[in-house]
Amino acid sequence: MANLRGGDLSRLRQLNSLSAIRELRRDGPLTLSALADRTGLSRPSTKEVVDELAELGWVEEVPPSPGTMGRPARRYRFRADNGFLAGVDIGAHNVRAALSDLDGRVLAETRQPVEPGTPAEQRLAAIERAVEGCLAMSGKTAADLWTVAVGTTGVLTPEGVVRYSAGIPDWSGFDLGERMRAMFPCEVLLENDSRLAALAELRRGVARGSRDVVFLHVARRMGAGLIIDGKVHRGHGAAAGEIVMLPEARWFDAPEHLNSCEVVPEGTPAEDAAGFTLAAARAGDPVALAAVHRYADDLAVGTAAMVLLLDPEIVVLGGGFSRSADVLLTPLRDRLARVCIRMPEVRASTLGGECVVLGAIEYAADHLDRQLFTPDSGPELPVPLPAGR
Amino acid sequence: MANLRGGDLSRLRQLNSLSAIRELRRDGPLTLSALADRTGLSRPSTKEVVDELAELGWVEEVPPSPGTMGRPARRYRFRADNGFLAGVDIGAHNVRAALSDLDGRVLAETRQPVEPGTPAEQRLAAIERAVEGCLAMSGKTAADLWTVAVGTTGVLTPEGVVRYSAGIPDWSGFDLGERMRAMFPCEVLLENDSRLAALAELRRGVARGSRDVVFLHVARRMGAGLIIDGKVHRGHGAAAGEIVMLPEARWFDAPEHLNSCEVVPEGTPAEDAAGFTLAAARAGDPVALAAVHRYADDLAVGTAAMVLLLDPEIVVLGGGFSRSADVLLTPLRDRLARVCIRMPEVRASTLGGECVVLGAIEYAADHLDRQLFTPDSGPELPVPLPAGR
DNA sequence: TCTACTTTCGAAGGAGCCCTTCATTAGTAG
DNA sequence: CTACTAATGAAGGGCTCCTTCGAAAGTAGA
Repeated sequence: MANLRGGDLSRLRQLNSLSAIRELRRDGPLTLSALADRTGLSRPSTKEVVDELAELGWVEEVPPSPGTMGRPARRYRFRADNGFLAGVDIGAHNVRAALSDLDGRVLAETRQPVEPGTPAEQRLAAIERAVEGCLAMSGKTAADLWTVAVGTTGVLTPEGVVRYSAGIPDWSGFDLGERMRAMFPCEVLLENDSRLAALAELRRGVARGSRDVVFLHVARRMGAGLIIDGKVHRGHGAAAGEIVMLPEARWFDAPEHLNSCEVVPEGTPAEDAAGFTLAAARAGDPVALAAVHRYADDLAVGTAAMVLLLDPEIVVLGGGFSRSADVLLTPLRDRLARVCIRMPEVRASTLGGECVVLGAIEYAADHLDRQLFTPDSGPELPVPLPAGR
Repeated sequence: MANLRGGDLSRLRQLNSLSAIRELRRDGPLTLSALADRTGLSRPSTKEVVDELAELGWVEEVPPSPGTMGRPARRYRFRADNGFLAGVDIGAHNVRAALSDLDGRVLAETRQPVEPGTPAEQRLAAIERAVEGCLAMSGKTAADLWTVAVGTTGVLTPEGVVRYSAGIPDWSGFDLGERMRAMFPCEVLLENDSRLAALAELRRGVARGSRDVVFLHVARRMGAGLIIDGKVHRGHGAAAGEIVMLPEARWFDAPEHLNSCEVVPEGTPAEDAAGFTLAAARAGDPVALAAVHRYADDLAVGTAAMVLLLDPEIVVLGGGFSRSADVLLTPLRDRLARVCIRMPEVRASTLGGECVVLGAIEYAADHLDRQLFTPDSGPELPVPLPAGR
């Protein structure tokens, strides 16, 4: 509503140009006629728009597709390789990065192992290595980056300072935003990792096509990310989704049921304990099953709070434990069905460990979209192409 | 983003016409020059747009304002009296209605007392009387209505069937949507009452200017309404906000602390009991204060779940008990501060009993806005004026 | 190889919308 | 009554889009 303004004729041209860009981005190379159909413009006008976009570098002609009737149509594509996006996932045990083109097609991925106790400065170095690795693998440089989106465990302030992090001890109070902006010569976006994972599920995972999604990050630490009305919900202080902090929601201590189960062998490292319990439950061990059910009981309380409040279409079970979704989903569904007014779909994530990185890429791509398609802010269409080209 | 499309020149005119309508609606009568400034158009173009709108009946010339320098400027206003909106609040004890013009200015309000046990058919008759009363008071007829927005206690399906209602026994399963559409010869919108109250607070109450709002309906029955990103959040099945159904959130039985306090005189009707406790607490009675604190304890649990999940700017305390906000706000704030990561503002509603009706009016006005300002749906600008005129 | 058919291309002519400019008009101030 | 102010209304011009048409560049079939 607010982005609806009239203006002079150049504005109409701008709208039509953006319309053309959007269609070309969405559906790959298109002929002029196809593009004219989609934009609603006449063919001659479409031609003019495309010529202008080609001159600006946004669009490029590709060879006509052979084997069609009639005179071969010229085809055009969006130059998604004009710039590149990076996604970063700062976890307690891994730092991951991915590089994509402007359409979000992933070109490279890297992983740098770290420890929860790794000092912040070394963690920063790992971030830089992870991104540099992606750039090197793809033959790009930092100058080719348009946007870097960073996801991290913990709660951030809107400005990008780590407000609180249970998973990384010396992360709290760290001004991640400042350091990331110093590290990359382009725009930097910061978000909570669960929210980015939720976005990844919305765009590339099991939540595709939904408007309202609850994403459960189910692992040694619990978290949640919300998609509301198709958008990541941050909250006014960027602290949304932290139901784990409410004792009555029974999330904080829930993983203990799995960690302290007696099927876990003596001397198992803390991070592996839950895996034993889940594996034993899958094999039918009654003690392990009981622990898993106690876990599901607690998981369901906080989840039910979210479902009752938001009435989402789908609840996505993600995070490390989602590999054991087969033993978790049924008890979780049972318990939710008891209290929920309208039972949502409950499904396990299929994206795996790259979830957050993919979400970061999507987040960066969204940012570009917003810049392009929000008329009253961001770059006007004759946008100066970044230095890299 | 989706409502951003180019098109031919008439589309530009449409955008500029809508822009003019919006400015005229927002800021009352405007001169041509003032309107040109706001829309960004030149004066001659603005004139043409306004002439067209005047011909269609959307806009009307008013006498120039005297006492200005220079040649007097012609002034125009949006004809908000082209059509009318009605808001209805179906409660357990009252049916309220209000009538407003297209700008949401309230012209008349009525109230019809009912009982929780009033049969559905009689409740419907009360609704009709309430609306007819408003129309009669304003000298209008049902044909003048463009939109009726109805708020009711209970959970609705997206189609308008009452899914569940704790406050009105025979309301469950009732096809309210069908009956309302049969009653009024115009568009009918249905919503939950707490959500409409939240909208009223957002537009006319203490939550003005916020993007994310949690509205607490605090009365003999508890409810909640959420505003997310400036919009009423319904959820996929129109069942959002029903945290009261979760036992762990401790909302369902919370009012019992106030009802069963020993300061309540014997034989007090159930609906008045809590009032005694709250009054006694305000007077300093220690027993009543203890009951109020137990109540606040429970209220805070469900509220904290909402605040942690959504991180709103403001929590609005509304509903019948909000008259006693002076004894409730402080304990509620204290308890929230203990668990919340970022403490929101917590304030009492100031709108009183008309809250839901006003929210319904706003909801109907929003609907009109959406129709007008969403280019790809709703009436194109040369909209046929309704039969009434 | 040639012809018929299909589809696109490119140019020309025309209409709609907006802009700027400027002389004119209708008030107020002194 | 005159000077000043600000809006009015008409004229002329530019940009963007549309429709229409003959020409062009392929495929399919004889």
